[in-house]
Amino acid sequence: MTTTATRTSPRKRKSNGLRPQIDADEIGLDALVGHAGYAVRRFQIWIFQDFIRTLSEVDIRPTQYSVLTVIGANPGLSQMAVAKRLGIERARLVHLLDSLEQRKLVKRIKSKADRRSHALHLTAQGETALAKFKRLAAEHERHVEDKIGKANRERLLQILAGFS
Amino acid sequence: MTTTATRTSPRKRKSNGLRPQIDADEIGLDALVGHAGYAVRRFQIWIFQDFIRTLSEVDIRPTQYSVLTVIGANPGLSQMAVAKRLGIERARLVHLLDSLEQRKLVKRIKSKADRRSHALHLTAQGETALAKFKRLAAEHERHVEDKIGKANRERLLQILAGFS
DNA sequence: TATTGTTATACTCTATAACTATA
DNA sequence: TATAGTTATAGAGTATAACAATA
Repeated sequence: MTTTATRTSPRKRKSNGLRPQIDADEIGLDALVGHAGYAVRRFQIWIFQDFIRTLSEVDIRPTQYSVLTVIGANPGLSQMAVAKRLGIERARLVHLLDSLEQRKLVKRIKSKADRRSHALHLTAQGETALAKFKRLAAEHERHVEDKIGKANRERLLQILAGFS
Repeated sequence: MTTTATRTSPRKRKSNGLRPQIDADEIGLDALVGHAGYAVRRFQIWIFQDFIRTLSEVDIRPTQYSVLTVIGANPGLSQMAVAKRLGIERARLVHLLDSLEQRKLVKRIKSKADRRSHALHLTAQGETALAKFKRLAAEHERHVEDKIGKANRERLLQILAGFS
């Protein structure tokens, strides 16, 4: 156990005199490098930031996009069904839908079969909007390709297919 | 545009009579399937939950582990340096360190070179504790291997190496 | 003037619990 | 009694802004 670390340290140009004053790129991550979770978290943050930036003109965030997409592909679903499918808390989905309903993208229709539940549908406006969101999301996806490479992106999707 | 979706739908045993009442596994994800971000997010949630569960006996969460690991490998770092390296807001790091300092794992030492900044060190107790955390984190990492396979985990680390 | 650590505020997200109206 | 949707609360986590001490 030494007191000064940074294993490979090239000991760069020092600004003042004594003590570390290490630049960010000189700092070793140690055990973190071997953890899939760390890399995955950093990557996920990058992806979400790019998604938000790419869809900023339409003000749609990843979770909102996932809700719209699932409702679009499965009209008539209940809130519980959407929440379960996407791993969102049903309490949280209420607020997400409030916002999407205010924006006239989604409507809640009282189910006749079970009067406790709502059947979720896109509005006509929601359908056309979603088509645009999908085009922008595809653009975001190309940014991912540019970042890690086309082949790597596909390998990644294969490896993680079980988690969708 | 049909009103009932779920493309491949095997049309399972229905409970009552009319309308969807679709099971979670019958719900199609549509465009989401092609998005790396969606798979990565779901995987990251799974990883963090397993990490938290595996380290629950020592009550250490992923971010706390990353802070301890970086300080352990680079004693004397300032808070700014740690925050930058890990991509944590410096305001947030303050609270993280407050908690780790209360638990006697970390100490802040006033720097003589720059009296604005604190040099961060593990306590003796922090050193031994971190060794245990690392053993548990390695156990968690084996859970990841069990989940996606040893080769896939390594491929993943290679693909995402640039994000550490 | 700029930077370090700090405090504070706001908004997102997760995790619960409890309430209501139905079933 | 159980479930769907709702409301409310508490804790992480992210994003800012502002302040004091120091550079």
